[in-house]
Amino acid sequence: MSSRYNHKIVEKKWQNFWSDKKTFYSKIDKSKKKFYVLEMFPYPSGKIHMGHVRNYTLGDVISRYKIMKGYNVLHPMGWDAFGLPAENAALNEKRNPKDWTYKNIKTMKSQLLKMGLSLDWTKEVTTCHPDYYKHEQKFFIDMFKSGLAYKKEAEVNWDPIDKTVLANEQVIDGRGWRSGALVEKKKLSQWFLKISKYSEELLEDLNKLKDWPNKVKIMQSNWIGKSVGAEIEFNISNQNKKIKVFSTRPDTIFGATFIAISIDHKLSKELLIKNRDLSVFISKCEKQDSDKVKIGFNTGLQVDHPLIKNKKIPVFVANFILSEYGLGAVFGCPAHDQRDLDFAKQYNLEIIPVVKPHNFNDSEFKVNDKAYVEDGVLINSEFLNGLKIKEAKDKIISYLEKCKIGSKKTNYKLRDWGISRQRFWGCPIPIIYREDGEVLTVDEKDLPVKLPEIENFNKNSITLDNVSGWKDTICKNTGMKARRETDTFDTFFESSWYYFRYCSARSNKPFEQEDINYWLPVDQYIGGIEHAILHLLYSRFFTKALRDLGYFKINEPFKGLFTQGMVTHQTFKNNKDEWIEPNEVERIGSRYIDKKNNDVKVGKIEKMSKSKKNVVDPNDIIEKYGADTARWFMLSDSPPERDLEWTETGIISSYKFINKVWDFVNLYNSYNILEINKDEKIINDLKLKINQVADNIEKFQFNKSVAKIYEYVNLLNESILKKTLSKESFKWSLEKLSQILQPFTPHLSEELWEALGNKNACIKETWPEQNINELEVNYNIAIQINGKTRDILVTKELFEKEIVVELASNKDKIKRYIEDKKIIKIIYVPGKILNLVI
RNA sequence: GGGAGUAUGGCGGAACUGGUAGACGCGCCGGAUUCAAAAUCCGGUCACUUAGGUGGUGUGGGUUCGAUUCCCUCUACUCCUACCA
Repeated sequence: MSSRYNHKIVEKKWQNFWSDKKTFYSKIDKSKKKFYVLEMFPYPSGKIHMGHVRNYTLGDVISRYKIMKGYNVLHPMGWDAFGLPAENAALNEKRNPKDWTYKNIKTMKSQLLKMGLSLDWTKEVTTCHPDYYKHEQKFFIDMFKSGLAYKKEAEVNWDPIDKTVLANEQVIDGRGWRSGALVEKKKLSQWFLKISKYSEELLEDLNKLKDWPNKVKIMQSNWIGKSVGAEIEFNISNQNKKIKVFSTRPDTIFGATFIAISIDHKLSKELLIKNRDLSVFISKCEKQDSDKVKIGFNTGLQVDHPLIKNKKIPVFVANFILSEYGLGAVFGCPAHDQRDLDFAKQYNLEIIPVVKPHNFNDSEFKVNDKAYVEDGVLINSEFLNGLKIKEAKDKIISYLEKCKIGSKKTNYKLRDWGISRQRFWGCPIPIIYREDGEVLTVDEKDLPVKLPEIENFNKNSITLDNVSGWKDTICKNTGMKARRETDTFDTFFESSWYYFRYCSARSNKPFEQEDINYWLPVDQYIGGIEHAILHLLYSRFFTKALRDLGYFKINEPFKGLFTQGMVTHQTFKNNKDEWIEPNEVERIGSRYIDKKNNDVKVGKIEKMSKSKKNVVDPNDIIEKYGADTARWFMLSDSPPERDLEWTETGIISSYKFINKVWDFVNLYNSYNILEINKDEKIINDLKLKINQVADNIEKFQFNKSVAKIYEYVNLLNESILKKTLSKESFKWSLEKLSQILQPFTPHLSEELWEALGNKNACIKETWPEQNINELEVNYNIAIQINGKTRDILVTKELFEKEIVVELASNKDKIKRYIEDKKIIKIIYVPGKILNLVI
């Protein structure tokens, strides 16, 4: 046996072992409890980065731990393979995005294999493969037929030089990323999914997600943005027309002093025809969209206040009214809404307070620069006067309903999901437009609609639309000419159902009932917080939509969610204010210098990014120190949900730890203490640590598990130095160490396990849970005088109060404090503290 | 503007339900080993101190026998979101 630990040989050996023995291949086994652990699948951008390493290490700890706890674990991996970078690379390198993508997948897969992850690669899924995307084309057809998918006009970013639609990330400071042209807004007919139909369910079911971070649930809840209010009709004076508005504050209706409608409200469009000034105003609004200055256009129209006789209020078209929310029209109550107040002051509109704070007299209360939005009492509001806001709301709504001029109404911010992308490297939308104007879905037997295989990418943009010949087709039923839809799906479409596909990855059907019923939902999903809203909300929606289309009966896809922190690193700048890489920086004392001996500015600790040049390549780290070292470092110190700062000293100390553990083998081989009489205490203490490691894994606090393993190792080391451990117990301790290390540093674990003479793999062992009732626990009772700890009493049992007081009083130190003083009060918390108040 | 969160040694972080603040790791200091260095090993490491103690968890207050933990005030930072009526 080699006495030195060679991570390259050892890690390769066990990776081959797991692969040869198919250790992590999963099959349905109804005799076991299942556990589905999943990390968010990667986009194959080229090579893995530290964020991936952290993500997959966290998942692997859970996976291996659950395996050892006897669960039947599913832990798959795949590729989110459609997307813009492949198109960019295609243009830059003049090659097919498919080749580029598959090349990256190959590279990244080999890197993942080197991490020693417990993945089931037989379930690998690649979303750009027709065998994957044909199923989502079918989903889309079902959605179309059931009315969940529909077409409507929507704005896109248009590059007038490259004559292409740009994704948001291709617009930099309002200009096209390649051409530099000013980007224009253009309206196109595009596909949408009716996620808004599920607003209430998506909101309501958040309550069921007990194992999700609160933060994420709050973010989704805000995004869905439910608000309850009323719709109210205003008659336009002297006309037989109405304007309907939505308000969450119908209680302030008596303070309404104007009506504001959006620039593309139906009424605005009507007025526009005859009013040139209005059209000038509207085009002005369209240009300065991000501007927060509120401007309005007085239409000259007035409406009758529905509750105050003979009161007329003006109608404005205003830039701050959203056309997509509510009814695109509001009544303005300047006294109780800051936006309305800003607007009213600018156009000299009336400000009538209708709610006053509780501690004011009616006549004293005035609104000046700040709208009053707190709770209070209604004033100037006829029959609402004296009521609190909540009461006034209820009363006014029932009044409006009685008079048939309004009704209670719930609104949601959540808007339908626009899934059309005018791109090339995405899943084609299976629709054809026949020459007579009919919109038809592609026949199921003709799926998949495959992407064209083209080699020539010498243009400035690639989209399906400009691939010659691809879109021309015929309607098979009629023989009429037809044109294919050239939009592709948003790539969130693929990631909305991949976790279902994993469990039936090679099936001809999208998934098998039996697999879904057994494996879903995902028990533990792990990924970055950046997906808190879109990906996770779309996936939840997709699950509910597929359920309603009859695919299965699952309501929620992810039972448990964990959002990990980022991997960060120190940044550096040289004397020309350029970012420089950490490996070009040297530290001498408190000074940092570059290779030319110039001073280097130490910047903030930031997320690793190429632009700031503070990236550490996992490949280099694994090569140099090994996967176990990288994994151990990822798990040490930083709690998984917080940011982790990558440091050179940190990785080195992890490396030292790996080697230190291995050195125990050498120590063991030359160890010759045979007597076992001094063992009991140390074994007892080690057993306590083993359980603490598991407790912390269960709580997702791996940094604390790591600390407990250090304590285990320190205890072991100490007793070996003191020779209080027998050889037999030494062996036992190392075997247990192998087992508790398995989730964290699996290669080291197996190597150590084997070196101790074991034939079967350590991953096949049961987690060494200790029966806590058989373990001896020492109680350290803090003896306090007036709440200050003065001494520690160590006992082996939980004694009665009287006994502890007696034991404590006999201690010299305590005696000195008590002396002749009288003990007024005794507080005893069994096993923890004894407080004597004198 | 709205929402969420964080604050503990030189650093990352522990501290259960209100019960010994600083576990564990890094760094630093001292020592052993070595021709020497690296590596390794051992010991120390919150501050002050009259060596008995005293102070100490962003600020100021409160509740309590006892507060990093609960309540109120203020400050700083981070993230999300943004004219959502």
